[in-house]
Amino acid sequence: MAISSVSRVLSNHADVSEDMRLKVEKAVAELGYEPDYLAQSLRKGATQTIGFMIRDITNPLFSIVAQSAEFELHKAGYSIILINSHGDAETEKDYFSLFKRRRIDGIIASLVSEDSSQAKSIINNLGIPVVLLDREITGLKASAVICDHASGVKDATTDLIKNGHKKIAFISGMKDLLITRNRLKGFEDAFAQARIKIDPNYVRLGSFSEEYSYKETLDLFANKKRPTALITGGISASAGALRALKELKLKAGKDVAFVALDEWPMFDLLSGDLSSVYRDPIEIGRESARLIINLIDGRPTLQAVVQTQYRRRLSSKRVVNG
Amino acid sequence: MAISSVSRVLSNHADVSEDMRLKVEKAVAELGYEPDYLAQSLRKGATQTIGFMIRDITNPLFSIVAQSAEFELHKAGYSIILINSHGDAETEKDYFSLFKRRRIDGIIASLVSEDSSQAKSIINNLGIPVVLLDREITGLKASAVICDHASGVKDATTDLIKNGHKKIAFISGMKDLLITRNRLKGFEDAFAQARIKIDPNYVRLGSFSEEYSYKETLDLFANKKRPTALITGGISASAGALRALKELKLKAGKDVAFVALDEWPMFDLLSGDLSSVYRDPIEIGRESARLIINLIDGRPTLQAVVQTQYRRRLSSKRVVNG
DNA sequence: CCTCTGGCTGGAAACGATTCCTAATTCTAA
DNA sequence: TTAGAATTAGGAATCGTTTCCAGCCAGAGG
Repeated sequence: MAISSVSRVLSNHADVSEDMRLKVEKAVAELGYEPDYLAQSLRKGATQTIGFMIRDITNPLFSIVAQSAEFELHKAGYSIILINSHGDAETEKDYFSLFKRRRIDGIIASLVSEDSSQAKSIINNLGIPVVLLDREITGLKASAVICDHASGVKDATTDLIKNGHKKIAFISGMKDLLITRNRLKGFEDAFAQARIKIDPNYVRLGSFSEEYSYKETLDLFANKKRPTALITGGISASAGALRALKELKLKAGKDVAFVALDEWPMFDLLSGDLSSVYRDPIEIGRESARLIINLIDGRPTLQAVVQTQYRRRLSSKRVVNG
Repeated sequence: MAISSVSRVLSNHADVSEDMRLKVEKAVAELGYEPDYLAQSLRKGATQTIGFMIRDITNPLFSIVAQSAEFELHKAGYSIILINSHGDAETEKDYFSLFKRRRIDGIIASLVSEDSSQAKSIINNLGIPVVLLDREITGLKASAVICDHASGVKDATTDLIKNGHKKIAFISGMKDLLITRNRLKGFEDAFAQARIKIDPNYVRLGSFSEEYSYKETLDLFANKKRPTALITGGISASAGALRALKELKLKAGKDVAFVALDEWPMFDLLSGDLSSVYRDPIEIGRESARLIINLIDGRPTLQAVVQTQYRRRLSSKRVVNG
């Protein structure tokens, strides 16, 4: 019984006699033999491993995305290597080359920035299939899962306007990210449709961090022309704004209308019955898994769109006096 | 220039002349050569990879633990493979053998159950170093990070008693887990010290799930002898209880005293200024990384203890009338 | 009875590194 | 000058698998 015969039996190769199959299967069962992944990978050139790179697994949305992707990829025989870029472009770069050295079969990544030409050239020279989460980079051979933020934000903003709000503040991350541009587009579309001009002072696009949102919220309400409604983009930003409001003794959904973009666990337990623009993280994970498997199998790059949904609750209903 | 010389230069072997070193370094720089991890692993017998297995990366506490462990392990040259057991013992078993086939160097795991003899024999026959999170299994050659739940829970319970509470309900997971036994111990110690008997009807130890806690809370308050205080073990359990209270139109921290065991992001934004027993997930991650590296380096098994801390806030202060 | 075909099997090369061993070169000392 | 030691380079084995290739044996057909 040669090693090669064992290999043929275990990989269901055609050229194996029934005799040999039984003999090998018996021996395998007795010895509890299992082929070594490492040696298989080296020989086959595929590691059955996917790199999953995000800023921060601590973000509840992304932890669900990661779990969902892991679940789907496991079914297809892949394991995932998890890596946090901590929002740092240098770290991100190092991790890409780590992935390459580890001969990862594919990468699912939420990039730190979109307009970095460095990131672009790294990915293009990587020779590994890549799926981007909520990012759009022109001239990049990569698939992407894109969320239709514009539509949900437009619905939310329109509803706020309908409820009498004109002074609506909008806090989100940097404008060089698709997600921010898409959200802003929904915001602007709603205003355009209502034929109202946006006061640029109410639009604060600087960072997704909690600190940024916290400070901007304090600043907005230190002003004479206080907004009557607040839209915050992302979980950290929402947290920062809610903390600031709490400090100002203003109740979100009572003293100020409020819409959070993205929900998080126990969102419904917060006081004020908060409205949100929701997207399903499980779907995002599932789609990213599907896209990366597609690429590994040699099929062309694709974009998958995940819908967002405005969830209207009490916090957007309040009508302003002034 | 032979392959072996290149290898010697890159691994800083002693028997290399200055000439050769320069020659190789030049060539390496020109070609951008980086040794293949896969081939290195096969030859060296070490993959520089750690398996991280938990029920659910979606649990905010564990996502922080995972991030912290990843951060520390990366500094030591390890990558982590993340896996969710979904609380299922069969899945857990399969994943252990997956880890073995992948020749993982070490495993950090939060096991589904402690008294499964199956899990014990699997781990003992694995031949891979293991660090357990908050689990204690006798006769197992594994290190562990143990949290001192008893001390924090005792402080919390004592404080509740001091504030006049006697009818304190306690909801947590199954008793076959160390974490539950430790918490219960703190609870019982406090009562013993105050010379009060515990009404067993108030102690509900069945599952960490949100549903369980939700139902038990409803049941506790359907009863005539309603508890005046509630201690809930774990994030899901706390969520379930808070949902039930909300449904009953009872305010945690106002109508019922409340202490959550473990905090989660935006805990402070919930209404009621909730008390908690806190443990630092970053420390848990750091310690688990340290212990697994210790084991891989051949040092003996260890137990690391992480302290818990009672954080007294308004929700435990309310004094009962009846 | 011989040859050709086709199914199976075992040996060997390959994947890309590390590491041991041998041999060549240089250097030291007698 | 030459033997012996020290230094260092290259070849080969190895890790555990897959896969190619050559060859064996049996059965079929002439």
